[in-house]
Amino acid sequence: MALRHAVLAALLDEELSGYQLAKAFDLGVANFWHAQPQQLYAELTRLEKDGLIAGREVVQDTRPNKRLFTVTEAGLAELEHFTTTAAKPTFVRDDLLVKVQATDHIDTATLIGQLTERAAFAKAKIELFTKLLEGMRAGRTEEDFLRHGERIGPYLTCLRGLAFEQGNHDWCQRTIAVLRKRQGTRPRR
Amino acid sequence: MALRHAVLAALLDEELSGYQLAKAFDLGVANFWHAQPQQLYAELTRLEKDGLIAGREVVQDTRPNKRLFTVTEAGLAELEHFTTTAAKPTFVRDDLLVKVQATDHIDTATLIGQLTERAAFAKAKIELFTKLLEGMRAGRTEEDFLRHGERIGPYLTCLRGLAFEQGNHDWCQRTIAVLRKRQGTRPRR
DNA sequence: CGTGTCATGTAATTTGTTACATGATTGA
DNA sequence: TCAATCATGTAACAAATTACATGACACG
Repeated sequence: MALRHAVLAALLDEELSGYQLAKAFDLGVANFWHAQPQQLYAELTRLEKDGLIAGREVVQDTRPNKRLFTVTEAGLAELEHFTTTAAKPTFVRDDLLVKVQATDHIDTATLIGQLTERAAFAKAKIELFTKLLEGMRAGRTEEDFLRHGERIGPYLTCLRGLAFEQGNHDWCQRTIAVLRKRQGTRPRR
Repeated sequence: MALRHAVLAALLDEELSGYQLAKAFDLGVANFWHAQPQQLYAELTRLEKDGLIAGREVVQDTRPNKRLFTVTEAGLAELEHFTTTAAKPTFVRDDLLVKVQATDHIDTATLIGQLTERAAFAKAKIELFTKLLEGMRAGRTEEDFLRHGERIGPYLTCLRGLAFEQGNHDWCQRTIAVLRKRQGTRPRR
């Protein structure tokens, strides 16, 4: 039941609709958690039923109506309680890594293609995160912002996201280079 | 159905028992995938039924008997096919990041405690991976090993694991420092 | 004499993914 | 006019976690 807490944490900053939350959790702008829209709509229903968030209907004439959610007192208490429980380590589950593990036994060209794709994906994220961080700093230096800023949670998690994608990018590039060099010297299979 | 391929990739190097696989996948020595023992035993049964791996019984007198598994021709073909399908991007799901996202609203001391724990965990993994890499290189330089080594898949995925844990460690330390500095200047809540 | 390792599972439950469904509006 | 965006769901299925179960040997 960690999705609940991720949703609560996301709603701390602003009132959001299921749709807005879904975008953030799906495209990975929410660096702390990933989830599909369907999961979020379901979780929002449960959270509201349990009184941890409160929704209010916003009637729109040009767009379909939507419901904006806010964390309640009980929701905040729940989050606080969650924080006191031990955090379990994160574990990797990555298709691409499985494929790289299997290199020497599989086609190198295909692998290089996928590594290139992943590197491009990482680069796009790096640029996005860099801009997001810049926006949050709003002119201040990082040092200043982190010391005196009102709300630094999202900034800190975004920093982790940035470093993660930089790690991805670097590793992909390095791996591509290694595989290319071998292609010449050692014929595969 | 990606666990299948992770298991196949792990069995490429050596014949392993369910128990040995479980240890690798559970404690995260298998940097490409994580899974619990129960999942692995179930998957091994399915893989054998589908003819992608072959098991052989090893009778032991001092220890319970065990089954060692090898990848079959069909298994290798399956892996090869898997490699040609597009790899989906990995997504983060991390309790600790959820908690950091919620900082400014929750108790800082507890958070610092958990970040410290995570940093120590990361450091232990860094040391483990560093040694594993050293072992695989077996005296050669990294450049030399990666160019001429027989089997570099596990080395490459281990490199990613190492970088990941270094990222974790650095970020935890930085976050701890930031939170500590604020504790003095801005009283919480 | 208790704790940890070796060794393998079954069953119940919780999460997460994929497929399907609807319908208006905005921009290319 | 075609695709994308806004907006919310339901239902079926696959994957992962948690709990439960067994039993011998090794180490301190």
